[in-house]
Amino acid sequence: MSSSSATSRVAGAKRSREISIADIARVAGVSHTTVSRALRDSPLISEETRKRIQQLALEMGYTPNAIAQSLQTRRTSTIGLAVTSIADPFLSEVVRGVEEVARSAGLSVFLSATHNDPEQEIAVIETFHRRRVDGILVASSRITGEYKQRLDQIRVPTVLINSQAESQYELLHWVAVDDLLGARLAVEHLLALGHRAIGYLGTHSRPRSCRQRLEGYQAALASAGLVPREEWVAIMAAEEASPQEDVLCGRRALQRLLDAGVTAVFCQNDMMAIGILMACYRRGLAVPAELSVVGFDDIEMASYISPPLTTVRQPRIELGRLAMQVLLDLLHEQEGRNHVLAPMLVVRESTAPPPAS
Amino acid sequence: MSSSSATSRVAGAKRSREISIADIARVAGVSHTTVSRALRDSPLISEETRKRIQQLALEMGYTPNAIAQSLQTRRTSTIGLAVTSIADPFLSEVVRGVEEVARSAGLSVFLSATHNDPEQEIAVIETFHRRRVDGILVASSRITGEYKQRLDQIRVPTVLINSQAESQYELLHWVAVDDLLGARLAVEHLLALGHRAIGYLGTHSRPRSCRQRLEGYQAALASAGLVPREEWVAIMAAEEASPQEDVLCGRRALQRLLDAGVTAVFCQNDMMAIGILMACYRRGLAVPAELSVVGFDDIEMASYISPPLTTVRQPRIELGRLAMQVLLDLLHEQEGRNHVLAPMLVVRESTAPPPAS
DNA sequence: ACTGCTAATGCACACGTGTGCAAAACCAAA
DNA sequence: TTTGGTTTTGCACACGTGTGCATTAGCAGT
Repeated sequence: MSSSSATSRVAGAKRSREISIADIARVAGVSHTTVSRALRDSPLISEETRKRIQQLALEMGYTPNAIAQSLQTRRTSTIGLAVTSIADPFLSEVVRGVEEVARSAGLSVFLSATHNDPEQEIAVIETFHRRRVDGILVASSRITGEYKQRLDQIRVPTVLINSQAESQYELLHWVAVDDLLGARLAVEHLLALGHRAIGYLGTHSRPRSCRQRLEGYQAALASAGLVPREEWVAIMAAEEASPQEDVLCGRRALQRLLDAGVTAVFCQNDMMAIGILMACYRRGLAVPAELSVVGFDDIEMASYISPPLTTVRQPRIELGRLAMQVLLDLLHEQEGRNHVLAPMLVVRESTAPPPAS
Repeated sequence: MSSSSATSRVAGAKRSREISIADIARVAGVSHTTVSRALRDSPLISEETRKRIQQLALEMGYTPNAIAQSLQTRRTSTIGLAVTSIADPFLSEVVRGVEEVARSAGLSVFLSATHNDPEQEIAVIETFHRRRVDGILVASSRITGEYKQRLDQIRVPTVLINSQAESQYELLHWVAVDDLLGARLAVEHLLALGHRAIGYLGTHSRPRSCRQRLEGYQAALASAGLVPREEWVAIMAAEEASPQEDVLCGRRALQRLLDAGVTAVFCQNDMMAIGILMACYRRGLAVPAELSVVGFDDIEMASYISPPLTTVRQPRIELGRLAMQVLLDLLHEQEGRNHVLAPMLVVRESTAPPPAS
């Protein structure tokens, strides 16, 4: 990529100090105390001086220093949000929900990526703590029990969203989607269409939802009196939990699943399903005529591709909003409630009865 | 959506004060000054005490208070990033690039959405300023000339990414893709395929890139000795600049463009192109056999849909990285360089020669 | 022991804001 | 005018950290 460039003028004079309440006080001929109170609409200040000071502050272009306020009040009105991947169609909706609620509550959001690496996750949380955020949200956390003790030590209200850690810990709060139910819905849909040889495609990059969805898959088959053959289940090795990686896993897994003789595949997420679809397209396999595919998440893309993907919808924005709401409760010293959200089956065009054969 | 919930134990005892360097000083029997210096590896401190203090800090679980440091040093090591939409496949890649570079430079990122609303954009920037961020990045800014003066007054280094504001302002820095060139590449590709009646589909929600890409479109046609008919150009009314909105615009625009008799459409972005593709699918119009479609941006989705979309690639992550890099330069008192990045044509399967008719 | 020098430490203030408490100003009633 | 009460204001400290400057400790040389 070529890049032309143009030099612009050097940044102006050395940045002069911002004006403070002390400056306003000097001009108004009062103490900084009075200014502070006037700006905060304290009843201790007479109507007249308050008006005068507020007007003056406006004219002088005063912007309160949130840093100084934070130091004094010991509240930063700030939260930290850690996600495994920022450019992820699922997580970015969660982020959106969080930011929406946070902002309307007057909180600013620090965003940081962990790349699905526990060490980076810890580093990010430590940075949040150093900045004295009022609360922390972690999406797809891979936090270990031992670090949870540290989290307990620093005593920052924390809410996990769809945690991927296996160990539970009563001190942490969480919001999650019912993976087991979601998987059952998907598999029961395939069963109802007449499929009997149904495959499951998962990824090690998100171990907990992988396991739970697998259990839901097994439970649904068991309810129908079926026992899944071992080769119907493909769990792919993966690290970074990125969309690209998931698509790749999907593409690579198709052959193995076809060899196992399945007529339908339930995927741990939509991106893996899209990988399957792409691989089908390459080898000229018709979906859903020759193979049915079900995803999980219901990202926007699922309805735009062809065939539009049958999938299990997670309430993505709601997940973010709710997690932030729980955090707000915690910040207001209320007890936190953990939530399990119900997913929902969205039938589109990637599923059909199995081929007659 | 149903939601079951479980009450978890109330948050522990009232949050006790965090330990400070004063606490460490008390335990170590030295002044807080010595502790501060020891932790900062000041040469004024003897090797022995430094080791002792650092060890002690570790044992006591000390985490420096970034707020207090910021107040003292007048640097927060923090930047603000304002985007029109968080859950946007193009912008989320930009955000990713920004966060990546910021984090490796030890800066934390405040993320906020403006919903393509100038007033919200200003509110977000004022909040950033209140928090005394060291710098500000704005993607797809719609900032007006009058507010730029305010930006000048508060003197926070600012870099715009693909600014949508028409008024230039020499004090602001920016990074952008060459819209004109991108449009030319797209249209020249269609011309080379033999198309003569080529439509342009734009949106008012991003006025500047709309205009520039339109100009590129016109220039390319002009070079081929063609003059676009007025009805070949469809500029849709839109407000929020969200992906959903763009898709809708695309779906709604198809009929009009077909009536105008075009054999190919160049779209202002990929989501609009996807809207066109969906509308084609609904009415059974074959792409690219009966209509060629070119997008702009090259979001991930473009390669996953069918037919895979021919489009103009913007270096999305690079745009974010570079903007952050420019901001870093400004923070280090170096002069900022503005950058124009070159886009690149990516030919996939949504374009073909026009039908023989 | 004294001097002079260097290394190590601490005092005191600064950053900008919020607030308890004392002081001042004001006002009404006696 | 004095008293008592209310309203309004300001002093002084706190929040946690960094740093200039003075001070002290340590040490070698005479």
